Amino acid sequence: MASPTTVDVSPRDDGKPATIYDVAKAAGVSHQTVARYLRGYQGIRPATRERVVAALEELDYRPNLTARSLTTGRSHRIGALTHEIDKHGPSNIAQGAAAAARRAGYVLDIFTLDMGDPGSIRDTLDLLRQHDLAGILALTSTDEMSAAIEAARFTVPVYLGGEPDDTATEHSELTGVGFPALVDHLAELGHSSFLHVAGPATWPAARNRTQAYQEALAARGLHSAGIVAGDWTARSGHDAVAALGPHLDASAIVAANDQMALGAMLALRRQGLDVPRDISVTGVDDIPDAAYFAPPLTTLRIDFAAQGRDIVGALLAQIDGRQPERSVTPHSELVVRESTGRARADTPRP
Amino acid sequence: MASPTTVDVSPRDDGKPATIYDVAKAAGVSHQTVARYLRGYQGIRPATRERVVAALEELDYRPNLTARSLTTGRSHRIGALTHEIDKHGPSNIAQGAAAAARRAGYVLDIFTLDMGDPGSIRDTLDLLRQHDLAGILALTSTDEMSAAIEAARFTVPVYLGGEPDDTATEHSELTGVGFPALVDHLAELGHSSFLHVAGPATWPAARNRTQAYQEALAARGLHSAGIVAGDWTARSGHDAVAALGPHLDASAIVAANDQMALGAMLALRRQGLDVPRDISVTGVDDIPDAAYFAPPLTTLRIDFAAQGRDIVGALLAQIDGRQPERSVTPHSELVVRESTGRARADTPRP
DNA sequence: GATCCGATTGTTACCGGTAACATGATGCTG
DNA sequence: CAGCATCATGTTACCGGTAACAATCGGATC
Repeated sequence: MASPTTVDVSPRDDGKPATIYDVAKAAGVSHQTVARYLRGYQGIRPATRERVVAALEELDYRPNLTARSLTTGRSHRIGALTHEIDKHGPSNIAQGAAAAARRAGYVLDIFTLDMGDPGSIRDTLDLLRQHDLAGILALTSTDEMSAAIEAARFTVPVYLGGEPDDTATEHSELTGVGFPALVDHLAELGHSSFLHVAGPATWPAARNRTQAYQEALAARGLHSAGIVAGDWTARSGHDAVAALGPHLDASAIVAANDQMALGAMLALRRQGLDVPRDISVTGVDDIPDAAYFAPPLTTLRIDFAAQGRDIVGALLAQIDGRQPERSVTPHSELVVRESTGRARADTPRP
Repeated sequence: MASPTTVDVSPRDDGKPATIYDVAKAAGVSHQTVARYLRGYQGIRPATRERVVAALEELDYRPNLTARSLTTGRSHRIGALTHEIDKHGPSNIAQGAAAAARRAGYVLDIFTLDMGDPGSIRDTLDLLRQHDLAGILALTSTDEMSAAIEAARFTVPVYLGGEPDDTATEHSELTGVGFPALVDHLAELGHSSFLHVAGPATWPAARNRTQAYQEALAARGLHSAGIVAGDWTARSGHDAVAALGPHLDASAIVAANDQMALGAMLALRRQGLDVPRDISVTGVDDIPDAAYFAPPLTTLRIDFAAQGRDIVGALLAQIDGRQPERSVTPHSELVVRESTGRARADTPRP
């Protein structure tokens, strides 16, 4: 008879991975004993335990998560609903969320949503329901997405991510810290007339930023020369500013993200204006490239990865029925670079 | 008795979704009849079929994919292994892959890999094995990742994505079309001495690009003034060029991606050099922002989303045991903008 | 050494599908 | 209208875990 710690059974006749039954047979115990060991149950006799451990080792046992979720009724997968995961914000939130989920033993399932095609949206939400997920996460929320999710009436917890919408919550950190600092910075440089290049109005994050901009100005008695809308892309920032042309009547442009700021700067340059000598430009996000724009961009850094973490944390709390920890929405931090400078005494255009 | 097409049963006493058994009971048939209907089996008597359809509708039945995978042994989920999904290439590949997977009825599970921490890698690969996946996809392959996957010996198909490694395959389209076109473009502008800012050598994609650069030059009898390595970031491009300082002896810089080109341009600018008057700069990728850099960047456009699609297509073919369709690796396309110009007759530095 | 009790271990049922086989119903033939 | 092939539907087992309950085992007690 083999020594108790040696269990000589090949991985399995067919190539399939070993189950607890295989392990049980190899160890000469019942499958429940194996299950108990795996569950960390203490009352197993040392000799028995030893055999189980040896069998587990020998067969290279890995639990079958599918079978587990079938019985327990709870999976360890979180559905991440997103579109445009190629964008900086979304992809970084995804990165943070995926990492946080992993730490908690969860996996992120990516469901890309093709906004604009209602049929596709329905299909995707249907798909979400079939994959039994522990929870659902909207990495980036637009109004369409919120509405679609609302309509789907999921039975599992759903968490809409992205920057909090000020209309729904108290002022976010972004509002409370970021824009005021940004506006203060510009005001100190002598600027008093601003143009805001906003994000698409269907994004709560965009509305949030625009509102924060307005409030920060209002609180200081400053003047907004206008708000033009973009769609987050550099192209839209460029075109918005180019369209204004000579009617641009501001000494500083406050874009709602770095890409639009980049586009705006190019448009200004093409109009013969120098940044920051003739006009200052700021962004939001602090994408890695922003520090290397020409000129390097003054911007509000947003910690998207932290946002992703927080969202997952909140969702997991909801899943476990815990009280979600006070969400520590990441502070936004002003990063001053070379795209902002002292306002010109004279107006740039005669 | 209710009309045959009306089945009056509330969704289920508890809040849980209906199963085929619930549907069967409601329709007054066996669960197999329901299963047969769902499978598209034709030999069901119209009257019976009608009752089943009504019950399905009434109970809002959705198949439980978990249960299905447990019995069939095959899931409809693809594990996407990645790190740095926040980067342009990876995130766009992910986007394309997710879309393609969705179309085929699959979902992408994101597993972020924390390279550098061997323990974490092992954990992640373990996790991959537990989630029974139809296949595994490496969205971005570095040598470490390839090695780790190799060592894990998965029982499901694994597909290493990213640009094909020239050492393993015949010359990719990238080699065949992209760099030659780029070099031709520069040569036509009178450039004859080049500096290459390479990506990290542990990435096959980086090696691939560097090799393509070298081959394109060699084929034209042109001179490479040197190769410096970066890590894909703008910072690394900047620092590499800044470190060279006055020793920079090239009339054109060929960076392995747009970010590094951006950084290089800033470094040049800080040395008082004008792009493209004094020196030309090119990138690879054509990230959306590249068209709005100052100056807009001449670059090789890579269709990452298509790469993602192709990778998923190849993986699915492998899963289904089909012969993978001839992978139509996306062509790279030269996009000429303002960062390249005629080489100066005199050397930029006296 | 019989009795009893808790510590260990084993048995059975179930999660929601799929697969294989069994049975009842129908229809055609002679 | 019996006899049998065929169609339609039902039964049972199984996937790999978990949960609840049952049954041993061992040692202490008397």
